Amino acid sequence: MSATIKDIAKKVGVAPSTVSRVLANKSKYYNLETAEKVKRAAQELGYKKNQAAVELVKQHSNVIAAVVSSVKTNFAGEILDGIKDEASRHGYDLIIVYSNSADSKEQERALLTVIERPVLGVLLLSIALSENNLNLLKDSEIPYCFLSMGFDDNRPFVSSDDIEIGYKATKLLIENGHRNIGLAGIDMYPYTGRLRLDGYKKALQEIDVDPKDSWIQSGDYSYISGENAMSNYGKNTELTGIVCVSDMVAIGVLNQARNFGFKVPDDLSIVSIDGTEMCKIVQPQLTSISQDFYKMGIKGVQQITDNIGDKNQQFVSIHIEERESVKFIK
Amino acid sequence: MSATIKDIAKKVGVAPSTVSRVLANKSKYYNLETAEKVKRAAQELGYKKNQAAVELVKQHSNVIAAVVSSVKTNFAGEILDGIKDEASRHGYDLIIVYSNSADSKEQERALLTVIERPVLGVLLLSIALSENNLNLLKDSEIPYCFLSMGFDDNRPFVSSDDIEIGYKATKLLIENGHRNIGLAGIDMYPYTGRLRLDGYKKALQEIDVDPKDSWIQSGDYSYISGENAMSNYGKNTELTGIVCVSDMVAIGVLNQARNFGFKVPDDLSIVSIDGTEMCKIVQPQLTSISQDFYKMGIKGVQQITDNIGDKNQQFVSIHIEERESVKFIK
DNA sequence: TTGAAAGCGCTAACAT
DNA sequence: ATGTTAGCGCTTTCAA
Repeated sequence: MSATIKDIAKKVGVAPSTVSRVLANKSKYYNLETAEKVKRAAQELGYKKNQAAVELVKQHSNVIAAVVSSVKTNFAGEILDGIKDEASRHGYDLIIVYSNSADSKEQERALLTVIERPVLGVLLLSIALSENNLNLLKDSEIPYCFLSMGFDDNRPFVSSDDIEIGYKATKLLIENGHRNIGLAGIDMYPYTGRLRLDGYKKALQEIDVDPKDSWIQSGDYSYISGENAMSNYGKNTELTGIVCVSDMVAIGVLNQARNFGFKVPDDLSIVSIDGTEMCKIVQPQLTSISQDFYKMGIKGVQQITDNIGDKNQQFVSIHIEERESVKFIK
Repeated sequence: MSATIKDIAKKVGVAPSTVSRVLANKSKYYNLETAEKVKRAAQELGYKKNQAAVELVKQHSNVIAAVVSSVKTNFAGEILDGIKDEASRHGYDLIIVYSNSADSKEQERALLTVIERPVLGVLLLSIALSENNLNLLKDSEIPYCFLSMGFDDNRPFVSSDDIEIGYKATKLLIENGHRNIGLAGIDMYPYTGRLRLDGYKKALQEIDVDPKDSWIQSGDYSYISGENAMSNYGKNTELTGIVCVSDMVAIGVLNQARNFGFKVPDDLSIVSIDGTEMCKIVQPQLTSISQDFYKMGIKGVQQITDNIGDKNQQFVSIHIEERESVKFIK
């Protein structure tokens, strides 16, 4: 075992409490000479704080926990960057646990590995928590916040306004002359999906078009969902534009469209939702409704940290990035 | 504060140690009736283990720590999946910390947040540790292992054989009739890059071609490195095939080549290194030398876990995946 | 400015 | 099968 505070105390000839004060930098409470000696001794002995001991006595730590889903969400990185930056600005550490959204047992393990320690708070990155696991989290009395996911109950979250996303994406196509517009990859269970669908319908309603059922293809935000959606539309589709619920879905649609012999955007326009780097590495580059994932991370740590109290359901703004996948028609 | 073992003990009317035994499932050492009562009480009180206390007394935990670099390595997910699966097979938990490879101060924070707790071991996912931080890790006496990165000293690692990667990638092009072959995106500092370069040169040497300096374009495994490399080759390049050191580099090369008016693979062949999903979502799909990242994760936890002792530098096998970006010429 | 002492929640001998 | 006790490494009163 490595050196403890006692070893240092013995070596220097002071009490453990003095060492503790020095190492915790409680200046005013020690003089510089002893401090020097203590620090040197710590150095020499290769002292390393035992956080388990610290947390046990303090009953809290300065670590923030992030729970991410193991499904390949390519925006998780941006959120994490935001969390990390804001956390380190306040001197908090960040630990991440990895959970398969689908498996509630695995989800519980992930959750427990963080809430069994006195973490400052937990941030959930587009994780659909099971009923039980949500209760587990609530009962722990640790502050938490969902990121990139909204809810209709009173759970704290920071996300984009998904109605607005659906609306703006569709509207963008409409403004470019499109009327037969599909919605690809939406998943109906989470609130997010339903909201985007609402936005989509609202925009279409404004120009008096009533979307056929076949225009709305469900999926799970994955590449393959995109391919499937486009396959279902078929090579003779009446659609001239498609709203895709994620960048990966958009790429799936793009490739399958290409397999059908479509040229994008000449034969078919695509607008993607998310706006990650992926949009820029495909050809044509994808026009997108971009979310500010980085800021979600920042606001997330503020929320579990500041105890702002009431304003615990926040939206971050979205913006349109016009690239090359939308064409003006007619 | 939430309920402790003592609260349960009091409620049930037994000693704390009994509660501990029941909750730790040390069967044989308690009878079923008390066990029942204890468990029910724990349930009712919403008891949650305090891991800080457990770790303090046990001086070890069952958590494995993974350090990942915040640069967008798209294969980290696959390694993590391997780690997670193997870890949970043994009942270990996994926590991940996020570190910017470039900033040694940030790297230290990340490292400290895990080695200040009694973790089982730490896995470093393509992290170039600074001298100091490596010593920090060594001094902690916690088992560690580098993943997806080899070294010429005695550090434990599991990675692919990078000479073989460079060699096979180049050889594949040679077998398809190419002689003027570039190497794009290599970074010379880490051992990995030099090794791949060696493999590349070796393959070329076998057919008596001496690569010009301009054929070898350095970079940092990123998309932009790929674009730059191709820009430097120019639209009148003599190259007919290019080995790219990562999928992202390959995509950068692909897009820039397309900007020059090249058709891939008709005018230019590309072989990528890594073989992540990225290879399949671009058109044409990229032929790759694929690494078995998932297995690296598995072997990594075995290594820090088994104390296999000697065999602490392991390779996992690579394989060629022929897709659509290489054309037979002449 | 420093020391002594208590205690955080838990486990692991050792008794019984 | 269960209780008693000591102690993990640290922080924090309280006294000096």
